Formats: sequence, C-alpha cells, structure tokens
Amino acid sequence: MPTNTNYAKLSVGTKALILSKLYYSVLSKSLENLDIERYYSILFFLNEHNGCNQQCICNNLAIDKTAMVKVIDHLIKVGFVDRNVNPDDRREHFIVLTKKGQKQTAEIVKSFHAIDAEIFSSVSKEDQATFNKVLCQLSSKLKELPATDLFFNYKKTGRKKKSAVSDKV
Amino acid sequence: MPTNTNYAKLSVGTKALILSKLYYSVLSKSLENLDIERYYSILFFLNEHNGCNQQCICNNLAIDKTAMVKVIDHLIKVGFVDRNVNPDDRREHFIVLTKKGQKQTAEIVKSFHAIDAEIFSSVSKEDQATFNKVLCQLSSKLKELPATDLFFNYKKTGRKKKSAVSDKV
DNA sequence: ATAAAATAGTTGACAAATGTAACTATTATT
DNA sequence: AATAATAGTTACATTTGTCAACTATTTTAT
Repeated sequence: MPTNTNYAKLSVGTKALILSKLYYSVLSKSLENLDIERYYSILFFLNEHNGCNQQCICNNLAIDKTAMVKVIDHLIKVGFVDRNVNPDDRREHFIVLTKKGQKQTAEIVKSFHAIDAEIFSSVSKEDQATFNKVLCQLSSKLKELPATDLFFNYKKTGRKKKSAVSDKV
Repeated sequence: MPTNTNYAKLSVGTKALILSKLYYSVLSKSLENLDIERYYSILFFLNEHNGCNQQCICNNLAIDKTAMVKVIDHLIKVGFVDRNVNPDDRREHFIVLTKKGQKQTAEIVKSFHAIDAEIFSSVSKEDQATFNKVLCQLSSKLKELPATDLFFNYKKTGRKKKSAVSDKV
C-alpha cells in the first residue's frame, strides 16, 4: 500500500468505509456519461429484484426508509423507475425499472462488474472466496450486536434522548 | 428483519458500505454515553497520530479537506482537540488531543477494538489474515485505478490518465 | 366484529455529509 | 521576483441522515 502507513491499525469498519468511498469514486467516474450520477447501488439491486417494494431495497442496502422515498422520487423524475401500488396489499409500492432505466442500469451493472473484476484480478480464487465469506460473516455478526434502531425500525417507546453537545459549550 | 437474500450478488464496494454502516451503528450504540456522537474514526486516528496536521487525517481517512475544517471546528468546540500553527511551517495546523479528548478517545479506541474482537471471534486467524490482506489490496488497487480508463468503456478513449490522489504520508 | 397493533410509505424540519469554487497565507521552485 | 504548490478557510449548493408525526392498509387479538 503506497499510502496510509497505519492503515493496518484502523478498525475493519473504517477500512470498509474507506474502501467503499474509493470504490464509488471510481464508479462515478466510469459512469459520468450516464443520465444519472448516483443511486447506482439501488439500480444495481433493482436489476436483480425488479418490482420489489421500497422496504426490500432498504433492508438489503441498509438505507433508511425516509431517505428511500426521496431516492425513488428522484428516480421517477429522471424516468428510470415507476412506483406501482400492489393490488394485493395496497400498503406496498412496487418499484419497477422503465425501459430507459433498464437500458442505463445495464451499463451500471457492467461497470460494477468491471471494477470488481479489475480489483480482484490479482487476488487468488481461494483468497477471493475467503474474503467474501468473511465479509459476509462480519455483516451477519454485526446484525446480531446491539445497535441503534436505524435499520431495524423497532418501535421504542420512551427511547432515550441523546444528550445535546451544545449544552456543554 | 432484513434478510439480504442476494447479498452475495452485490459489488464489493456496496458490501463494504453496508458493513461500515452496520459497524458504525453498533459503535454509536456502544458509545452513546460519551460527550460526542460522531467523528469516532478521526479520534481513533488521532490517538495514534496525535499532533498531525489536518491534511494527514484527510489522506488517511479519505475525507475532503473542506469537510475536515468543520469536523475540527466541532472537535474544538466540544473541547476534544486544539489546533496549533506549526512554527516551522506556518501553513500547517497541528491537531492535538486535549486531556478531555484523550480520556474520551481512550473509550472510543476500546469500543473499536472490542467490536473488532467480537465480530472476528468466530473467524480463524488464517482467514482474518487473508481478509485483511485482500481488503488492503483492494483499496490499494482502487487508488491506482485510472478512473476513466476502464476497459469496458471503449467509446471514451484518448482521455488523459488522472493520477490517483496522492495520499503519501 | 371490532379494537389495537403492525406494516409500508410519506412529509416536514433540521442536522450533517459531500462537493465545488474561490479565497488567504505561507512556503517552495524557477 | 515571479510563479507554483501546499495547507487551510469560506461560502454555497446539493444530498443524505435522522426524527417525529402522519396516512393508509393489513394483521392480530380480544
């Protein structure tokens, strides 16, 4: 590693965050000719789960549902998806890629795959398998640990308020 | 409950982002009794590099320098760090943990280590080593990857290679 | 059958993160 | 001395994260 002389000392959470920043920075560059400049992971997910509801995207990508509303609003505005009420459960809204959305999402999927292929090219198959296995194990472990209710939407009556930092200044 | 039925299909960048979100959720929960609610990774870094300048933190944690100004302003406001001009190069500002900052940062470091220990507890030493090695390789590769030079993008040739941001520390 | 609870999604307010351009001050290069 | 480079700052716009409160619908419990 040419940089980050003490990278090894960082927590795995921080290393993962840095990796994702570097990754999306490269991805954005590679897709700057598209009609959309973000939400790539959501479109990637929709490519595999076209027609799922909003909560499904939130659960799988660890995104808050109120943020998801704005994302879908934007994707509708640029003509990438439609939002259709499920007739069998009218609470749910299906998110469906449009023709245009499908076409551009194909490019996004290609970019994701190309970057993955490129950065894994010098890693042995065995190490790739181990890496992916451990990555998956870590996420699963973290889900079992006590966390804020950010991704799990548990009802918390009388939940503790965070102490205001401004009180101390 | 989120199921991530197709987690395996996500790109490594997306998986890393999800891991970091889960990680910081758990970390925040474990540190909710502290006087600060975020910037844990920066304090963790300062614990090892007390007295470094702002650019050094930016380089090592992949944070924009204009964002860093606000972060340091906040850390000063809550009394965690001081910002001291380097007399030998008056452009540089050294960031130094205060007594209070040191004390609370010790808790933060403990939490980081505890979470890492916990989630890696069921992973063999060999797999841990492989995982960390690959994680490091991937970040390294991404930094070297010329953003506009991806092979799938045949139409856009003749672009000048943009050198990766210099993070030398 | 009806009331209560849970689920899916929305809204509005606000804080924080992100990105960009222009800027000062200082030091290094030519 | 002029120019470039570096470290940091400011101002601004946009996106994202967070929270409480809300509607609508469906499920569960009584």
